[in-house]
Amino acid sequence: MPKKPGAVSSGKKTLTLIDVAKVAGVSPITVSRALSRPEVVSQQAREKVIAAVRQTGYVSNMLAGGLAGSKTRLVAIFLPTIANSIFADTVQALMDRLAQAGYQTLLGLTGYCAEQEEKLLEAVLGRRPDGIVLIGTLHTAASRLRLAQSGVPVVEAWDLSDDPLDMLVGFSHEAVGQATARHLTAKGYQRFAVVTLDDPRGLRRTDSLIAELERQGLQPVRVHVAAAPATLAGGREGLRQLLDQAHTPQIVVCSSDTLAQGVLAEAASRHLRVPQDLAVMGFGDLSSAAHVFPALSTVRVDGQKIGEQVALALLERFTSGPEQPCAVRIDTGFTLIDRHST
Amino acid sequence: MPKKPGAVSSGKKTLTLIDVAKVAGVSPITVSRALSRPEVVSQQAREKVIAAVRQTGYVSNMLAGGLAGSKTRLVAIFLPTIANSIFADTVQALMDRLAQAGYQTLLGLTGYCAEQEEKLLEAVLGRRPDGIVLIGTLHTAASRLRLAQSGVPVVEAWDLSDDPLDMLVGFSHEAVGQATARHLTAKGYQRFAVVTLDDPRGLRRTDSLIAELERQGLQPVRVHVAAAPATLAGGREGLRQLLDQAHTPQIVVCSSDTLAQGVLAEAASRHLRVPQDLAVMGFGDLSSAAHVFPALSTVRVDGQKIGEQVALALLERFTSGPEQPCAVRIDTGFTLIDRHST
DNA sequence: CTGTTAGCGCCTTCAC
DNA sequence: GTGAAGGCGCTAACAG
Repeated sequence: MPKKPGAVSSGKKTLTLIDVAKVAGVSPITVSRALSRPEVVSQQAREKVIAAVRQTGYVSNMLAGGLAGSKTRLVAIFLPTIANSIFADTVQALMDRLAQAGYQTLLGLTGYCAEQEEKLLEAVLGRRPDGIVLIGTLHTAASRLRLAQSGVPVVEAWDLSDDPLDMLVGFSHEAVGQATARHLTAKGYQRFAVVTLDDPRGLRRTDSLIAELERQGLQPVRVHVAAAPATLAGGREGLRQLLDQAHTPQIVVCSSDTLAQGVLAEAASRHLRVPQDLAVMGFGDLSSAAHVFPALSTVRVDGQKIGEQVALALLERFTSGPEQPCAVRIDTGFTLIDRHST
Repeated sequence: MPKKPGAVSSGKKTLTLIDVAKVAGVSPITVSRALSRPEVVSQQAREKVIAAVRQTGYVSNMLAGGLAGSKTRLVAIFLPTIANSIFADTVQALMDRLAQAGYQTLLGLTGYCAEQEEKLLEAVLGRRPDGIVLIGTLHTAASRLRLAQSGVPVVEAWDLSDDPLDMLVGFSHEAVGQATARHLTAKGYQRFAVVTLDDPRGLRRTDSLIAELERQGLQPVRVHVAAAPATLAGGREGLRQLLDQAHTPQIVVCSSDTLAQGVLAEAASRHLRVPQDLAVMGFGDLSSAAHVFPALSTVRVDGQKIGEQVALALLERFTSGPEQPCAVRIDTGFTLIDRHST
């Protein structure tokens, strides 16, 4: 049975532009134009085409379109994982904005096997996406190189690398540290301690916090550096060590909500009231944290805003052409959430 | 500057099969075969091709491949929303399995605007996906019709429609109701009450629960039906109403964890101990529920397993061709999670 | 096992 | 504003 390769299903030949053109009584190219740039064809032609499309149930083949026009209206998003993810807001906002502008999104999950990540990237590149968004980190250097060579517009979000590939949307960790310090000193806290992960971004926030405190003439800060990954146990151990020392802190600033929860757990087991006896500040504002520990203050990063900014950056690049400056850096800011009763 | 349309970046002409073929000293079709079905070319040719690919950094253009071969290796997934989603496990497992088999996934978010859902579907269909997965519900009837006409293999998951479009992976709500009843009566509960949403699936579970209780000769069950959507307030109101009546229940079975949390809240405000004074059973096992209310029993649906089954069903269909029976129904089952201390 | 031929369905460029 | 030719990069079908 000599069925055409592209045939959709039993017997019915695939509907093409040409079929629609015949029905509408115009040439194929007019159909194409009426669909992609309605403003360049006459009102009359447009209406005939639209009627014919509806009548036939035609659906444009974007593979052919992409092949011929080198515009796929496809954006690939790489993220570590979709489950319980702090990135969900970002992805949601990004996808909404892109869909609104007529772009579809291909999702790539990088969280597991680092060697398979390269295969994933290659497969995705094979679809010739108009843009790629990296949320979190792309693990292998080879992947980053391949991406750079491909010439596809790239936006990195959330995880601020120091040498962005192309565009970048995030926030300043230094600004977070400084703002945290100012906020807390303004509330009257004087004796600070820090529990941070041994992680570049967390350490940058810590350094900045300490610098600001020193600028204000406050006494040295005790810092406990926990080994990655962040765990409750790490937080508990951190507070334990800090309290062993003579000089008891009024507030402990943590580099993540997970560590902060560990600190809270240790505080509870010592019958310290939060925030009266010991205030605790986290980072990230995982939704669960708010439920479980209403007394935990934290820094919220607005994931939704990040997603929107990423979409904006991409769409602008799409319309303005490739001769724009690269390495654009957009700062989305962050929000201090103060849940201390004080 | 007459740059080729498909050009990747400055000056460099896009790399094609032909370029690789020249380097390898074979014909283009041999390159194609070596890449897509390595087993049909000679060892020798394969090695030459692989070397040439590595040397040139060639990335196959799947648009062209899809157009010519009518296999896109693309699967579209529709789901209501990515944020805080109970479906995350399913999507993750599904994507993993598909990626493993060389398929990429296009994500479509249907959760918001029902009219825009149709545009989304059309756009997705334009990419000629090899399969479509519906997680949750596709809202408009028109969309379902279009999908059916398109002839693309479809798997519906989680939300068991009574007339599946094609394949279906889920679990029996009747079985859940019956199993819940049996489990609880076996533990000695006798006076049941139900708080359910006015939702077809929730009501089916409720009916089945009641039928089983009657079969065991237990007295009539009081049912409170709350208007959608599920809220904490709805659960509180439900328990309030149930307790106003003379016959106090020992256990309240809820159609969702959200309602169950409302019931728990109301119970707490009345100083009822859970589960001693009043046991509560939810449905869904949202992860937050477990954290916040360790005493809440619930029914967990194994989202991961569903994702795996969906992938299996699709991949099998892909390999076995379209002349297979449709409307396959796979039951993934569910798990009762008993967190009651009793 | 390998190569040739002929499109896949659309969009570009250029003419009218 | 509209149309005609040509090609995007790949693979199915057949021939060798």
